[in-house]
Amino acid sequence: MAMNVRTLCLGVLSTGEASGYEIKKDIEEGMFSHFIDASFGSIYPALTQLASEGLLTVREQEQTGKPDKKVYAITGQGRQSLAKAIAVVPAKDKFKSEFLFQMLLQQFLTPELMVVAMDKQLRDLGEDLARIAECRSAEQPFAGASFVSGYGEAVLTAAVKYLGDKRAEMLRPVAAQAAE
Amino acid sequence: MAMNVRTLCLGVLSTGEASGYEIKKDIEEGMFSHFIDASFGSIYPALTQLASEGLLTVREQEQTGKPDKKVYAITGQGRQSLAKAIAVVPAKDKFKSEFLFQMLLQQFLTPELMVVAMDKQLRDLGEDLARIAECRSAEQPFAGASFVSGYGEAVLTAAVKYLGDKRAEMLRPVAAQAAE
DNA sequence: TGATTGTATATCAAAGCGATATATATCGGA
DNA sequence: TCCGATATATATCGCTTTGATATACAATCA
Repeated sequence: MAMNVRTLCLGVLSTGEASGYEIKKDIEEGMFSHFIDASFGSIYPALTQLASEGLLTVREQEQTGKPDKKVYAITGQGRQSLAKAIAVVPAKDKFKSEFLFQMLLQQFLTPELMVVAMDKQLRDLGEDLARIAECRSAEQPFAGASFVSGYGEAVLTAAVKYLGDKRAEMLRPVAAQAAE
Repeated sequence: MAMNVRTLCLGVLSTGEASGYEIKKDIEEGMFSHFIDASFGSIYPALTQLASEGLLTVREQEQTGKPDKKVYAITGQGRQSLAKAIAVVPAKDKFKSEFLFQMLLQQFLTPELMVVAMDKQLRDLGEDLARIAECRSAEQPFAGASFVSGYGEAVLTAAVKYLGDKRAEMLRPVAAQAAE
């Protein structure tokens, strides 16, 4: 699939117009945040390019109390392009974890740092779960929102459970030792 | 954490010498495959750079029946550098999924393509689980191998269960309709 | 008044991916 | 026997993307 920032922008704009800044926020806080990333450095050039190709329209909008913004809207051609881009067998998921890298090479770590890393990971997982819950309670314009939320919750909950158990396991002998 | 290809190469080489080609295979098939990626295009330059900085040593090795190879080994300075690089609070996990992108935008997809995508995803998850099982049965030089394997299994198993259930849910009405 | 935060766009060096090129050797099939 | 496929091995390069930085305006708060 041509799953690049271009396709991502078309996907976000498929439910309504938005500026580059708003698209970034959507990707960070909304449904897309659970399985995708994109920075301003790729979003702004993508929007300019898509507009020049007729897949988007631009409209300069003045605002009071805020800087002006460029509002982008998807065109019929843009919808076609989006449909074509996602109508393929998806590529394999990509997962990158510094946390697991650390855990694998724990021989280079102090026990204290391991606990710090595990706590950080548990916090991150908790925040992700909270974000999904928030998305669930908000109105969702996407047909597959419930499916994606459920998938994320299943995976994150399993990770939290595993990590929580391991953390307790790791700290139990320490507590017993301290109680002597 | 300076978790780039440089650090990754140092990590792989921390348990023994290897060539660039072997490092790639390690990353693809071994423990690291569950949470990291790296291509030749980044590995070879990284190794050259690390060797020029004294973090690795190189040795040209002739082989019969195979092309010659450059065998890299970590130095004391390299070990120090690795320890320093991982002794920080890890960055947040990154997860990228074309599959979930498709599922979210299912309004642009045919039901047939959705089933194809789900089957592909289930196959991918199954392959990942099989790879972990393989790593488990092999001798592991890393202290945290069992922890990482367990984490991966917990997460992947949860994903398989969720997806399997959803797939059945989706196909049940179709089967009932066909039986009429 | 100055610092911080939020909204908004833009640019750029550095990192990394994915594809391609090159070379050697084995092995199975036509 | 020759051809194609596969495996081992290194290297390079265009393209995408990240992450940092710059710029600018308004609000808010100390």
